[in-house]
Amino acid sequence: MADASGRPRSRSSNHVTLDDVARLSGVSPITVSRALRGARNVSPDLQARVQTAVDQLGYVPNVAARALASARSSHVAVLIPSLTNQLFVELIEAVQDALVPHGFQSLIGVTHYDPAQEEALLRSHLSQRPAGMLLTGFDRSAEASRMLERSDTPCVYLMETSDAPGVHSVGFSQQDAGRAIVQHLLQRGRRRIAYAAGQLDPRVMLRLEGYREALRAADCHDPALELLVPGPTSIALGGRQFEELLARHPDVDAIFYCNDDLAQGGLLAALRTGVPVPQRVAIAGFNDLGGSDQMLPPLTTVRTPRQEIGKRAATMLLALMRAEAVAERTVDLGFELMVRQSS
Amino acid sequence: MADASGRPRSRSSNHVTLDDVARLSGVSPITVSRALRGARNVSPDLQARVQTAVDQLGYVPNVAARALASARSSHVAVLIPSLTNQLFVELIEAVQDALVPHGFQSLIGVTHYDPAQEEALLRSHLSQRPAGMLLTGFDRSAEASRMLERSDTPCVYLMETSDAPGVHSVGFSQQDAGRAIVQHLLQRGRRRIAYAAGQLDPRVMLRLEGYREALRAADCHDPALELLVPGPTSIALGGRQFEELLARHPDVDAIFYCNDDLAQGGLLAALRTGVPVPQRVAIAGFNDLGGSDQMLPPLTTVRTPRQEIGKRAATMLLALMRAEAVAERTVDLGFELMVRQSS
DNA sequence: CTGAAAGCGCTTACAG
DNA sequence: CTGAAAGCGCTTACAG
Repeated sequence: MADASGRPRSRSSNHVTLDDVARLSGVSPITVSRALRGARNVSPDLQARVQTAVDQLGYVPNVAARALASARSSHVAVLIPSLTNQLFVELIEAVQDALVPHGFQSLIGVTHYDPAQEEALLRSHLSQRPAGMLLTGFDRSAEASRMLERSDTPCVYLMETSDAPGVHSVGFSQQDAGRAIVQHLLQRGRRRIAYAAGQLDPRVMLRLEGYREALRAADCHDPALELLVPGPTSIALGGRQFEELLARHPDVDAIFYCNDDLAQGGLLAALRTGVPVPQRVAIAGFNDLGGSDQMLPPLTTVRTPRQEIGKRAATMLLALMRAEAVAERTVDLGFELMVRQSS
Repeated sequence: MADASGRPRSRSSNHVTLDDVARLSGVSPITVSRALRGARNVSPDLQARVQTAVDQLGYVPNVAARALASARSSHVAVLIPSLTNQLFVELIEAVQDALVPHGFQSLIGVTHYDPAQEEALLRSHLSQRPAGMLLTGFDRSAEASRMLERSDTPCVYLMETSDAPGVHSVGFSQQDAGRAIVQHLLQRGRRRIAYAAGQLDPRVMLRLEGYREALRAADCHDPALELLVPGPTSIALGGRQFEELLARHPDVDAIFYCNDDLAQGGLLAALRTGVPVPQRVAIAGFNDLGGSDQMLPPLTTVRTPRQEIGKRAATMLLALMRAEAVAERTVDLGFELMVRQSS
């Protein structure tokens, strides 16, 4: 059972293990484990000896062994609807930047706005016992919610906020933001304001609610001016919506698009068809994505704090994963009206 | 050492394990393990009994235990330069779509075009013993290459191609693509063709080589018309480059931008300053990103096969991870000239 | 503050 | 085609 080297024959790779570090530093493996994890109950002397041995051997912990023994992985599952919307790309980058320095890796799952796909992703990720989860919004299947609850995985919700007990969320009020931009258009004297939307996810519908509230308060609401198109948003769709609205309702004097890509398409369509913006019709978007400030004319929109949301949510999740108390369970980061020349 | 239930006291969670499946189906754990992994040396009868027990118990394998015992994780590390360029987002989505059905998860690392960051990411990912790696391009630090080689991790390179022995790559010739678009501009009668670039990664420089070759062959090369700006590309930068080129070189009759975001900015700047495109100056881009076909005028560009690259590279990596023979080590997927009205 | 023992849930290598 | 034994490299829980 032992080869020429005198060691038992085994499947052992040549990787340096925690035992090697323990042997070199002259302490027990448990102490090395504790020192490595930054436990406070290790004397500075031993801590230093362990660190020296680690550096000398180039020891790197085996994450699989750690995960198996502790029943906790170092992965955070991040479920977002889409990577096509630049919004979520920026959100994810901020999450990664906050998580990686603390030794966590993020696993990104794209749901394509489909509850069934989200449920499947949730099932698959949960089976890997992630250390935590970051989910977009609150709208999911009952089965998905049940799995989440049973799994007891620390979880923070992104983009929207909720006061429900036990729920941790970082976002802003989509409805308030929708109301704010429409109020701005009203203040500019617009009365026939259309809402042009695609994708129709829960947040787009909340913005619609804000739109309706503002218009009803001004006695200007006309359901005929709501143009809701299922399916993905795009620059091309925004252009088609622009032409359709102006053809059907020649008196339209403003269009609020639910996302900047649509609004950019609207602006280009106006240019193409010779409709002066904002003289004849004002155009407003949502999110303040790349290029909106470069359009002709520059686009009035709502700047949404996605980087901040990603960062704060990751920080909150870090605390939950360490089982620390979280003072603020609900963080509303607000939004900013970016008034440019298109309105 | 045993509690009231008669079972030994332990850290055991209530998760269903492989042993539970073995007990219920009346076979040994090893057979269950084999059946689960789809080994061919399990009789159909036992295979069926195991599957029944799995379904009945709702058994889900513990990936950490599997990774520890087999010394192989189910993670593929994907290192890309940026998520800001839509190109890489589409690449990643295609990779995920190909990998996930085979039980692999991808870990995305963003290098920000920085060799030092890539080296750090490589170190961190390699320490987790990924089942495979997907890397962008061939330009990296010597230390990074050494780590890769030592790790013996299956690896496929994206975007460019190489004939080097033992190297697996899927991409297209950046240089040929650069040459092709410039030849198109020459055919349209343009002679004072500028190259406007940002980011200056190795692929941007290869396109520059193609640009030079085409212009030298036509005896039209003028180094003064190469505008190379370090740092990220953007719509705004493309606009500034447009104005700078026309101010310094009033005789410029075409601009080839190294990426579509720059070219879109050039088109918008032309509109803003009243320079007719393509009459006074033709504009061409690279990649055919979202919105380029919607610009005014629609942008002439090169369509690059990023989805296909992601898919083929993932498929190739899957084969390598299964230690299967790979017939084609180098896959060149070409590119397509998209001639629209801006040229 | 430190450690000896046991175990996490799989798979490898060997045998039949 | 099937299985008993050992081990992967950590951490938990208990003890001192």
